[in-house]
Amino acid sequence: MAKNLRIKVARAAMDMSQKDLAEAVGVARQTMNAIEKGDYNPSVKLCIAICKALNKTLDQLFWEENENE
Amino acid sequence: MAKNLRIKVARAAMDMSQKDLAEAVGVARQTMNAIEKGDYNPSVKLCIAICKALNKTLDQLFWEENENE
DNA sequence: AATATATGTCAAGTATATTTGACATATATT
DNA sequence: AATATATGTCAAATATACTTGACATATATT
Repeated sequence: MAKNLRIKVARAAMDMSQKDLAEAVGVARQTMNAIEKGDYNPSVKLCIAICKALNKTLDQLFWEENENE
Repeated sequence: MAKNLRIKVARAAMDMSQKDLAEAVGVARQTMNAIEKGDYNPSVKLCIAICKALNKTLDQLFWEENENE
């Protein structure tokens, strides 16, 4: 899994820390950290919660248009 | 989790059985069955694989616009 | 110097997604 | 009647998402 910079950016736009976002979506702070870092694969349910907290959609935060690497 | 009828429809449009789709995305047939049935929560990675196999995006297959229930 | 916030990371435990194998039903085909 | 495909479901095992607690660093504040 690749690093998810889009979450970090969207979070910055909402002025939320990883801890803030984690609490908003109901997971541990380490879980948000690992997701942004790309350590593992969140469930769709969690992705949807993150999207709603950040006012984005799944495609905007989690769709991969470029895996040309 | 609610029943995901959109996957079933998209699958029908591609003329694929649950088994066909499961093989295309690399999971067991029971896993696809459970996802369509809404029994549990797939990982984003799996969702993305399903989307690509069905020529759809995450928003089209997994975004929930209506949870007014 | 001390305190607080934000982030990164590790290790051990728990919850749950996913697998495998099996059995069941319905429909279509031979 | 027999065979094949598509789907639904169950139970036990395995992989991994996620939690909890802890420690570390960097930056800003008092």
